[in-house]
Amino acid sequence: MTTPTLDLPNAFQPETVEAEMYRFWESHALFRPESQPAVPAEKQTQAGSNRFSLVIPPPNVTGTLHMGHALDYTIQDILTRWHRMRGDKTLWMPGCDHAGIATQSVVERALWDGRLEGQPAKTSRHDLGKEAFLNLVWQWADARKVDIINQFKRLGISPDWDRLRFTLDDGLSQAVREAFVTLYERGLIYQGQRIVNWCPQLRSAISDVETIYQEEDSFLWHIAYPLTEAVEGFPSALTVATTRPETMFGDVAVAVHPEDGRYQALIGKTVRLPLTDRFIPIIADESVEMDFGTGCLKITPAHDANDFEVGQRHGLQPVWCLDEDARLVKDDAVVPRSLQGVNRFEARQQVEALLEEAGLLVEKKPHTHRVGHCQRTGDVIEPFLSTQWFVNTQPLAQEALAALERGEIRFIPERWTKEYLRWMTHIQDWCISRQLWWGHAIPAWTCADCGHGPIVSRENPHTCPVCGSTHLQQDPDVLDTWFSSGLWPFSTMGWPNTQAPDYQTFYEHAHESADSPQSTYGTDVLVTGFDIIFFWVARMTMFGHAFTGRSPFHTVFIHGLIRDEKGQKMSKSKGNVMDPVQSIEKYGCDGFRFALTSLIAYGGQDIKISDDKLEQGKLFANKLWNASRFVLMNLYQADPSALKKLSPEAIIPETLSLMDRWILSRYHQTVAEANRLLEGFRFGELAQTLMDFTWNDFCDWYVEYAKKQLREPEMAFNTRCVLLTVLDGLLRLLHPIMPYITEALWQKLPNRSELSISISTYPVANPSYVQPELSQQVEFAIQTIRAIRNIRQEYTVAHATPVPVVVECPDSNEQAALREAEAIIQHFVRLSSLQVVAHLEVPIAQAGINVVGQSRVFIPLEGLIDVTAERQRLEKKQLELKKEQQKLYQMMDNHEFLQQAPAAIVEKNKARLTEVNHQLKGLEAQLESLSA
RNA sequence: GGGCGAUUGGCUCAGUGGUAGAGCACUUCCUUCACACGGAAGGGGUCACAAGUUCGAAUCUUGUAUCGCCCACCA
Repeated sequence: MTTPTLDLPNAFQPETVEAEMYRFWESHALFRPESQPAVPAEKQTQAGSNRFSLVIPPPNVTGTLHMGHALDYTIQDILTRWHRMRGDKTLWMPGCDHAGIATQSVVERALWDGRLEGQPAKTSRHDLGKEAFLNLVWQWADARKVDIINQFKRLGISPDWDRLRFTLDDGLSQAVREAFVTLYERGLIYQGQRIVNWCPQLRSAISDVETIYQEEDSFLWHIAYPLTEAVEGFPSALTVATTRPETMFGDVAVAVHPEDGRYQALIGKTVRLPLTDRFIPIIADESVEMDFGTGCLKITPAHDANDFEVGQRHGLQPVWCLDEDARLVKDDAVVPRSLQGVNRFEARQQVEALLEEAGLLVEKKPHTHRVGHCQRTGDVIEPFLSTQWFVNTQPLAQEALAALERGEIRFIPERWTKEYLRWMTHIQDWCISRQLWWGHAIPAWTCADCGHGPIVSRENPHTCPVCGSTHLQQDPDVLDTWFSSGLWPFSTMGWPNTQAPDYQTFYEHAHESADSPQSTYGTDVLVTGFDIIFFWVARMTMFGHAFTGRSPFHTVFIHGLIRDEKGQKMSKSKGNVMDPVQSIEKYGCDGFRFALTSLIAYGGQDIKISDDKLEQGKLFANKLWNASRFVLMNLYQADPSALKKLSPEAIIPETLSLMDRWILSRYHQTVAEANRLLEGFRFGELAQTLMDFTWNDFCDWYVEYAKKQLREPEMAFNTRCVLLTVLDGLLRLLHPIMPYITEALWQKLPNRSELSISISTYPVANPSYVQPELSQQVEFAIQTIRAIRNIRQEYTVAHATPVPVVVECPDSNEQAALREAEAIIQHFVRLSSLQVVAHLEVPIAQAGINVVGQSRVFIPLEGLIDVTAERQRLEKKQLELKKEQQKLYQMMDNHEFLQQAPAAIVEKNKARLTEVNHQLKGLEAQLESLSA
């Protein structure tokens, strides 16, 4: 540590500290759990467990940083930094998602528009071929990943970047394969012909949750299907009502309700399909609503989910009249020649015209109904009969639901539990195959010679087990991108290798609290928006139980969506998108983060963000800066020898003024309050509480009063100590929300009694391990130094560089400490033959956050309380309790109640009575002490 | 058709049984040595409506109204 200097400008300039502090943290490898020093027992919190882990919701590689990310990651960073400061071994796992559909379409478009280097415009992926195209996508994705991470770093967040994962990494791909094969072996993955949501633009199936339904105005066409024989008492044609006349060529029957009196005599007869010379039967099926339309339903099994089921019940072969591009098929047996190849929207008009011409269009009525759209492309979804891979989700959902019932997972706010429960209870099978190129290949093969298949295997098969042929063809499809996301909490930790260090340390034993020695969950918290509960959270819980036998996290914190100041969703088309990077540049990262945090309401309401709010965050950062500047300036006015003596422990309790006692008392209250709010995920209130204390109590009252006290020679010392104490704690309290400014200011505080040296060895060994030789060298060096120098504190070398070492610093003498540090570094260099970069500052994060009870000063409250008001308050409380006491006594005397009420209720009342009596005694004592 | 959420000062919103809160805006005053990106003082709300529970309700219960969101195979 160098002597702090006070070149503080009179307004906070975020840009001067942000980049520097981020480098400082990274050079200390502060985000790596391995470099975290063990926190001394007396600094550990009672509530704190010794592990904390969470995984980042991986952003799409296609994405750019938006406000939603900023909010989501700020919350996670607050939690991460808070736990780290409490001494928990903390891992925040970062990563990116390959985002199958999104990425492929973006690159495809860029390729077509000629925006990819070395590629001419108007090139399609088919022109390039699969391999060349995928190479392009990889190049593009790798470049994007770097961009995204650099953007995220602007948020000041602290995940362990060395562990960065990608859903298409080898390890994660292996996890995907293991998961797929395991589910297949358990009979929970199957291939089948089903109606899927088909996006013609993508030429791929998508899942139910990727289909967005919107109400649209359309028509109900009433079409006459002529009967092939005259039936007495009936007109010569049956009128069906449909919203999709263009699919009529796929009709295989007309259905009526079996109990519909109007059509009884017609069941089993035949009608001619208009515009064709095909004949289809009239069948009876209970799924037909008699009241809707004409009560006659055309059955199109290949293009409607309900019709498909009807067709199955009646053994009807489906007829496809639309192809993969949603154009009428070129098949004379199905579609009249003039309509072949016409797309579905034009076909609708042409069919209508033809029907009208033929006199078969009975009526065209306006009608609103829900139309599915592709979440990604916006194209109208075509229900389409096709062979795809599915996950049988019900058994998986049941396990997850059982865990929910056992209380192994909770949602905050709680109301989302119901949403999750409802969805999981009515869950449909999940279509996981996509007709794309970019993604995880499906590990299923078919024999090209004998047609045997599918062969599903962990290892690539070479011969057909039936005919011995070596001509095996892998399924051309890839998996839904959410399949790999669903494994994220444990695939990132090394699963399926359950012996992987991260899996052991941060997944399987994530929470070793006293009350749950047998942990039943993996990581601790998941933070996300409600919009992906079904896409992601539900899949993670199902997969978590299926593969690891535990909930992937015990708490799901759901936050609201970010909206603009008018409450509208931010979207490019509306032009109301706010760029977080721009906001950070304008208001400073700390101000920005503080503003965001202060807007998070506990109920998970949507968040309306505006420049006005961000401006407030900036003002607060500036206020904090200036308050600190005042304190520091006054501390450094003390002569150098006195400066060294300033510390919380040096406070002389006997001579504290009332104002000193008051601010210390308020400070301790605030610390307790802040920890309580953090435990309860009450971020908005946390920000409010801290701002209130900083601004109203500390700045407006104490600092103003301190000016006077500093002029009194006998009060100056205590005042300086109190200023230092409160500022020190305040900075630590605010650090999780405002990391940069607090770190920068904290570094300027005088008199850190111990000095931490973080020794980074370069080149840093890649990701999560150290080369054995390197590790041995470090170990050797440390051991040796340890033998001759006074090094305190645990250090870890097994899994990481750098190595944190703490040096005892005699007499708080900085110069001595500095010399000691230099000596150690020199030893280290000599002994390990490694290049060493040493940093001599201690990061605020390692200072701990729980400062309650640290002060030796007892802060009595007398003299500051308005005695009369307090007495009134206590008396009121006493009255209330006495009333309750009376009620309870009456209950206890009531024989009917005692006999008839459930035992639990009686017990509860008894317990309450004991507590009330206890409280009353306490109140009496308080009242007495007030009188005295 | 079901379910969920919201309704608090001019604006944006906190607050879940104990005397209505914050920021912005507004009024008046103050450039005094941390900060004018500041300070001091002040005005402004029968907490959507109705009924109920309670000694006491913004807060709990029921109903109503308005707005928003989610889910559902009436073609």
